[in-house]
Amino acid sequence: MAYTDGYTLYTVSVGCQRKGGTMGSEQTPPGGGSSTFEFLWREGDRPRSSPGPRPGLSVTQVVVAAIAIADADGIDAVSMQQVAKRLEVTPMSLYRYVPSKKHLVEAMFDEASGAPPGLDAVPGGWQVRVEAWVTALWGRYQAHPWMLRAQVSQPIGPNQLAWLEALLAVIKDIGLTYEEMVSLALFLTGATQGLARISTDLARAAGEDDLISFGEALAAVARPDRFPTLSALLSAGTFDLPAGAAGEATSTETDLTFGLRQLIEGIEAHVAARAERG
Amino acid sequence: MAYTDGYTLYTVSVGCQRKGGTMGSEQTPPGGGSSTFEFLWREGDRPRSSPGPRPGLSVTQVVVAAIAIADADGIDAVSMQQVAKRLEVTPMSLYRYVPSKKHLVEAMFDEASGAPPGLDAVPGGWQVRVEAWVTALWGRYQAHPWMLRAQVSQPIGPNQLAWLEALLAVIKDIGLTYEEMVSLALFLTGATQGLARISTDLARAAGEDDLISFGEALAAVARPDRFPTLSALLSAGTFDLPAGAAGEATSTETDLTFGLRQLIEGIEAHVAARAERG
DNA sequence: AGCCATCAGTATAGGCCATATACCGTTGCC
DNA sequence: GGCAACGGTATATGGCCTATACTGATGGCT
Repeated sequence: MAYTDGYTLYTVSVGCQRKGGTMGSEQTPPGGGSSTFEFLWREGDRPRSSPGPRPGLSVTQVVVAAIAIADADGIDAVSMQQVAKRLEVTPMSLYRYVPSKKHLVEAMFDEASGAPPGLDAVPGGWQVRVEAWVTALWGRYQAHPWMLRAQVSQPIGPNQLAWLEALLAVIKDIGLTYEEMVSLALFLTGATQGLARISTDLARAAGEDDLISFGEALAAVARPDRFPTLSALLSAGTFDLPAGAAGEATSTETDLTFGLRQLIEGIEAHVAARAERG
Repeated sequence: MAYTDGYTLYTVSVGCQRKGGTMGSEQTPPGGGSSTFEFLWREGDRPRSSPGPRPGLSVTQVVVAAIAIADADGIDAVSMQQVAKRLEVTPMSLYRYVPSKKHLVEAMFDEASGAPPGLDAVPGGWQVRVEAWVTALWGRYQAHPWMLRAQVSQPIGPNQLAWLEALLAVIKDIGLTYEEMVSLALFLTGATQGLARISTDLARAAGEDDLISFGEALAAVARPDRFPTLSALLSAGTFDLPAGAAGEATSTETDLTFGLRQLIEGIEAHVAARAERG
């Protein structure tokens, strides 16, 4: 592996990009120079020493502008035209920085993921750190709900791999096999993401007037003969929200931590039983 | 609640729909007659007794055609034009059956969800049934991977509520509070969905030539100093796939059942401890 | 029997969208 | 100073969703 040493998380990158980039091995992966992978791992500031005018923007600026739009108006509002308008350039000029909109969205996702939390400083055992990791990831999704709707083919960006690494480091020495570590990491990632998605969906429905809330919908159709358990829960007020739209996020977070704690307990029992057997 | 008695899961519906539908209470929910909720719960066959030509299609036919396209070419290939082409009508005629594309997608999701599995016949305790439920849901997502990419605002369709009911019925009497039951149900739904999404993403990457596989990507950038744990796993061959592209789905399913079993074990301990305390 | 409101399907058009292509003008190196 | 590289733009193509206006068929009513 002979990539250049000077790559950076593009969180701090400032320079522009070349068509093929210069990182990576000589034999480019199938798909050629515009693969998402290469784009996400492009090098940061490239010392300019070529003819032509100086670029007026940077990849990061484009990505950040797109994220701002997505934060404000959702992922569907992110179009090349809108991003260009925000940066006060023509739509086509964006293609000097981003190979395609698909690449832009993937870069948005990785950028919005940010750096994982530092878990070494967290006091307590691995259980606490795992929970801290999950909570931090949950926080990212709450800050950028569009991430849960964005079409990202694979988690292979620098930040995403850093998150994975951070979690694996926490559960490295708790008594799991390598395969189990990967299983657990993927499970936690998937569970957090899945539940965050449900959470934001519910919150949006509770917030927007033209959408019916889950409780209302349930009340309209949950007849005891057809949905007995749901009806029982409904009658008991289990779906009544604590306080307005904001309550949705916190209540779903409760669901997440509940499941997480049970999961952790199960893992503890699992590794304890294994240690006992030898 | 005075909805008509004759509503059916539109899986078996055949008739056409009116603008406002006739189900539901008199006071329509906020958003008016074209809310997703009302559309999903529209009644089935409506006995025609009005002037005008007979409809040549049905809502179900439109939804099924759209699903066929999504199954074959992904959710992005589903456009009003493509669906119309498949049904040999003009694009605009679809709007006689479906209020908008958004409604169509929601209907696709519920239709593709299908009826939940019958879990009463499953031998064994609630643990086995929960696992059967999760596996069945997993199977749906594998059969229709586009479901994980579709923009569905809320799980309030007939089939989706039936799935939820089925799960709740299984965990109804195992010793959880109502709140915990909901937490567990949402957690399981979210985890299955989230992991299925990761699974299909990985499988697609492994299958398509223009995408780099996760293992390849990792090998390209996972330097020991920056990603020590990932590097260790990589060296140990943990990311090597068992057999080709199909192996991805099964290996991710292993991740799911691993997490699920730990979760169930934790729940068992949880309710056992509570029963002991009284 | 004949009117007519109703409704299925169509045709057209407007306003978005991503992006291929061709072009202009600027820049730094030789 | 020439020239190749490069940033930014203008234009155009083909796709998308859907509002609007229309045609023609239908069945209940008088």
